[in-house]
Amino acid sequence: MPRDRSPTRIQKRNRATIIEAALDVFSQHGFRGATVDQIATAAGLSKPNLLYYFPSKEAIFTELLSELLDTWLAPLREIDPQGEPLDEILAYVTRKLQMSQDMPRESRLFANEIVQGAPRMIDALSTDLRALVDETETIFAAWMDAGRIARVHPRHLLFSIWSLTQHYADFEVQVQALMTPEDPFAEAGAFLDTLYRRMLTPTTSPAILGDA
Amino acid sequence: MPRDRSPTRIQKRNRATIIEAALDVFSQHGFRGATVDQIATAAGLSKPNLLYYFPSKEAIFTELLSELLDTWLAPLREIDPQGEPLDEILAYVTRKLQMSQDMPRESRLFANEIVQGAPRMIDALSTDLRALVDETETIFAAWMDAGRIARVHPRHLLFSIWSLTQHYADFEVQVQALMTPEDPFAEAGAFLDTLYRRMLTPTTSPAILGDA
DNA sequence: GTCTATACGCTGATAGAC
DNA sequence: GTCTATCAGCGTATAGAC
Repeated sequence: MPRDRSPTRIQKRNRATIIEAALDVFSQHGFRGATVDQIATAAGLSKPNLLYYFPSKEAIFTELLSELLDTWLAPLREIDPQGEPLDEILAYVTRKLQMSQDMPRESRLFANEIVQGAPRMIDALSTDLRALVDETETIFAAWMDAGRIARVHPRHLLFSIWSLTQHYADFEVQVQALMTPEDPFAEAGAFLDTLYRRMLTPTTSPAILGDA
Repeated sequence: MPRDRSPTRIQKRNRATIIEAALDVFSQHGFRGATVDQIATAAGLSKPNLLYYFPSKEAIFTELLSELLDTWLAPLREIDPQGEPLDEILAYVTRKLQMSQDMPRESRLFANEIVQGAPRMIDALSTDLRALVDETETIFAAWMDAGRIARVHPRHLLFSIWSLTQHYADFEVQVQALMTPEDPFAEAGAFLDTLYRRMLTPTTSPAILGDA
């Protein structure tokens, strides 16, 4: 294994190629459904050659997951507690929908893993993601307490954003099968914007009352 | 194969047992990830004995899918075009959420299949489900035209209901990992009721104006 | 670093005794 | 109807030549 000093250019490039190919294959078939041969073929390598760069199928998957998790959760970290609440949430929804459009394979990779019980992610979920979600919930709750957005269960609000945006990537074939020529993502953007505006626009304004 | 005249009681019972076991295994691992041996063990049968009742793994899966699809889509058929629009939609949301709670394996079975490109379902999606969705869209659109619910993209409204309700079954491990002791389904019910009330309650009342 | 060859367990499916 | 035995093929992974 080329793990001594610093990896050469070729090593870096090959590892990156493999990871890219693995994303393709794992996101389409899940871990058990994917084969090393498929990944090797997609990467333009022979099977033994691929296993020269990664010790096992499991190792490829683990590496892939850990590389993607940060990227995947980045939009959540960008929510600014100091920003205008509705704008922040709508911007987050937009970013998430954009990711579904630009990175559907990543979305489906996580979807596959979680639907099947997340055996290789449950730790990350319970620690890293859990902490991030707790923070976000605090932000949402503070905005609601201040009356700047309408009150709903903050954690389920977050779940709803994930669910609604990732749906267009994870269930893409279904969406495509049920929509004639239209562009699902453009329509979804408008739909979700309306949805969250109507759900979150405060009906009364305790914040203004409090400020007065 | 016991397919001559009418199946005996034992045959019926065994086939039912196999289908039940197959639901367990397929919903957890997907088609490729599941093994005949796992299904046989779960059904309390030997592998050859299981293959006496079904000719192949593929046949079990196909049978399972076709048995479930009707059940799964039943709530959608229950929407009454003559009913009170908001009530009908809220009742549909409730039924779908209840199904996620009572039949999470069925939900995950479909989720697995669709995320992986629905190779064994794409026909049903494009024909049966497509027709049903077109009907439902017509109903929703009529309600909006009459001003009895607020206007949103009717097809995406339906997608949103599927997405939000099935999320609690399909991503159950994630939801569990991110919620301490609470009952997700009870909270989700209240959350979704609020969401759809706020999104769909008409702000102006063209229907009343029209009636006057 | 990359290849051919291969070990070897697992998987879907069948044969044939009972 | 159910079992044991078995097969061919696929799957992960390794050995060793180049």
